Amino acid sequence: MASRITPSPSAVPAEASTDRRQDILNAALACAAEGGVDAVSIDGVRARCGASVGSIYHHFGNRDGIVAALFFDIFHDQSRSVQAQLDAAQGVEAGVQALVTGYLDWVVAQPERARFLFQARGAVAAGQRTPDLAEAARRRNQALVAWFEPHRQSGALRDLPCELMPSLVMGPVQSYCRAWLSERSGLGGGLPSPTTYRAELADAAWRAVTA
Amino acid sequence: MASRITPSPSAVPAEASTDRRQDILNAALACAAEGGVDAVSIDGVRARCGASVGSIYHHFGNRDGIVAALFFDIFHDQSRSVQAQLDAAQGVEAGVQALVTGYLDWVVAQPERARFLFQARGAVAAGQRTPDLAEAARRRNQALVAWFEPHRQSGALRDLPCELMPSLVMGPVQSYCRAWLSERSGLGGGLPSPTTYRAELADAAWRAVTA
Amino acid sequence: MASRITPSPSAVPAEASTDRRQDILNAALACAAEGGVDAVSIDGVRARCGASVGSIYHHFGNRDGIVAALFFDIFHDQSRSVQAQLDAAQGVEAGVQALVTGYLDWVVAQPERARFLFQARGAVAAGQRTPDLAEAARRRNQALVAWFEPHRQSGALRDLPCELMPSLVMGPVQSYCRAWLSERSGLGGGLPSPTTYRAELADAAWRAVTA
Amino acid sequence: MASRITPSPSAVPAEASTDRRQDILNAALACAAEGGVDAVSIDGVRARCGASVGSIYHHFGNRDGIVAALFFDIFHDQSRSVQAQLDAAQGVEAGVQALVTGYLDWVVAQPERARFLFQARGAVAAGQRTPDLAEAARRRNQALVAWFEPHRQSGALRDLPCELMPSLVMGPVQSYCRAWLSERSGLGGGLPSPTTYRAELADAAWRAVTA
DNA sequence: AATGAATGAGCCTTCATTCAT
DNA sequence: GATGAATGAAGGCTCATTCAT
Repeated sequence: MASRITPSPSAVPAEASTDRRQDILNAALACAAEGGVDAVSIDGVRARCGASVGSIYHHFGNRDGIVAALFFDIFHDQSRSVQAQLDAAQGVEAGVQALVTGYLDWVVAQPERARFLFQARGAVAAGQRTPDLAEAARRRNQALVAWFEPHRQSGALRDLPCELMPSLVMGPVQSYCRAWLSERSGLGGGLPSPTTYRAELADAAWRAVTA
Repeated sequence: MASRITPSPSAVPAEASTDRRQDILNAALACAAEGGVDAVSIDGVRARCGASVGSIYHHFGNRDGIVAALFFDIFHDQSRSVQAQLDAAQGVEAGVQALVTGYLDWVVAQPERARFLFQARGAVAAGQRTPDLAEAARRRNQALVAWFEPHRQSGALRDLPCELMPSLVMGPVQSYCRAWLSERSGLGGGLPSPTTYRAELADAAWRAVTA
Repeated sequence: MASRITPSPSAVPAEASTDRRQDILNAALACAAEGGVDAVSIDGVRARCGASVGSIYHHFGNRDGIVAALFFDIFHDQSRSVQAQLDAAQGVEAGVQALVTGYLDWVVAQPERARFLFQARGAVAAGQRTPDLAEAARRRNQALVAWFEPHRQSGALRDLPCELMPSLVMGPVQSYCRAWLSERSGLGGGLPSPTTYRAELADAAWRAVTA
Repeated sequence: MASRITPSPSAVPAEASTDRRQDILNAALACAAEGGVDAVSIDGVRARCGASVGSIYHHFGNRDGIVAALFFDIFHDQSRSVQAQLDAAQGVEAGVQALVTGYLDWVVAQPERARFLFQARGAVAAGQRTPDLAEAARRRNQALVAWFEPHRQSGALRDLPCELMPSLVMGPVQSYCRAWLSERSGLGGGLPSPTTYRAELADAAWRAVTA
């Protein structure tokens, strides 16, 4: 991709393979971006990052191990990002909207990672790390519910079952982002960027839960 | 695909052929239910329904042909089912809610087919029948928009961009159903049936679009 | 090995690949003769007999399937051969000696197959066809015991437990043949052919069981 | 293999090193007991005994080095054990029988090691230490022949070729022990312990060689 | 319409071995 | 003496697909 003409050994000293593990994950993401999760093959990864087959197995155990590791990395990055937005928000309405816009902004900023999250979830859920995924999802959900709880008790929010919360608040924005990401890969045309409807989607979340 | 020299279409009883075709599709669905869309292999299907490799190719041309045929069968069945609910609804609010409950009831009635729809969409979109899928999605969407249009002009609905409509109306229910279907396969516990929140989800759709 | 200069299509018309299954087994035996059972690899077999990977799997399911099939083929061939000698023998002493010489002659006549039988037994016993092996061994053993029984009751043979019979009668000849086959592969020198001690080994069997 | 610059052999406590080496051999035996000699892999051993890959190579040079070292350890242990029984025996008949019972008792006392000896012989014979094995086998054999010689000359034993001796004397007991060890791994049922037929097997050896 | 043998690319994985620290 | 990351050859297996019958 970036063909370096002047090696200049002092300029890029250890950047290339400081972290083999990270190199491999980056290569895996590149594979997935090009051909979907199924396109993450040992040989494809190897060809992209220069690691040997054995090295990949040394770090990740097997093919699914790569996909799962990448999935959790991205999943946690996303959670952190949204949580940061939520923490910065003032008031109930701003908080609910921050959940939506924080998510939306993250997706728009790194569409490839977002697409991977959608695509790989099924594979990870079906694999050996099912419990890890369940735990991660539970934690994220609980953080959300914990944030909602006081506002519900204060009467600012409707009295809705907590299992429903994620779908009501995040359903529309996820639905739109998913559709946008799907079209983006195939062709250039289609749906406008989620940013276009940033306000509308945030508003929809608020309408769904406001008392 | 196979050029027949003696067509004589009237001589052949259509029944037998139809059964074989349906057997194959049923077997494909069973494979997918057990191991995801990727688990739909020629040999897996063959083992389940007793058809020969050649027979499968005769009917569907290639592997993706099976997945696509099954996908469109289910897709249309779902569309028909939701449309019937919508047609039966009286008034704007009932109509919006019928979209949600029609979808929800269909999912609950045939969870395996619903799960297949979620799983296979990506594969079909990436395959040779991309245009067919685009056309089918366009038609379904247009029917929905056409239904909304008069009510929007009458002021009963908010003036929202039509690209946003599907996500606002169907986003929450799809989100919840998807989560429910995911958990159903792995474990016994987890999310309550969508039926439990039928009213809430229908209500959420109405809140999202009411003026 | 044998380079044919004149193809002469009429001379060897269908010999080459009339029976793919047999071709594959022959190739497998050749692999084993060269490098032991472990040297029976899909690719090695493929290279020797010209069959495709898929074809091999079509016939034998997996690598162990080839080894097992070859093992049972040879095992039964050996049993048949020894049994024929036994049937032809007149009297008790001649019968006991026929068991030994029948075995010995078979080994000397086809040392590669005999060596394969020794080498592969462990793998077959450890594999999926354990029950088949147990059954085959049981049958062979029972045939032997059934032959001995009347002579034991007539007092011509010692009253020995039937589990011991195979080891007492066949132990020495098997031990010698095994040692001979082991040396044969590595070097040229070493043990004389079992034929050299044909009489002595037959006599040893008779001494072990005679009253 | 590893050139040491500062040997100082007196400074290093030999105990630690010995333990490590023994740990590795024990782990190798455990691997073999579970899945045959082929299952003795560097990584398998490492996982069982906690030694690092490098440490294993330091002690044994390469994979075959482990198998060979273990083989010779066991081989010599067995030889020593049988020899001790032979030395303790009084007279010709007792001596011949001691060879059989010494062997039999050793096998029954350590079946896993005995099984390893059967399984690994081929691999060791085919490896780099072929001459060591040949030498060890020659020595053992010669000791046996040397013991027999005077008794043969005194007319107590038959005048048999010395290549035949091992098979005549040890064939039956080895045959039975081998069969017993094979069954032991797979199932619980099957052949009675060799101890059951201790007397019969010893007697068979005597019958085979007595004048 | 149906059958099933044959094909070969492509994938995952294991394994012995090396080497810098 | 010990450690563990890295290497790459080699092997097993799956799978979509073709084709003669």
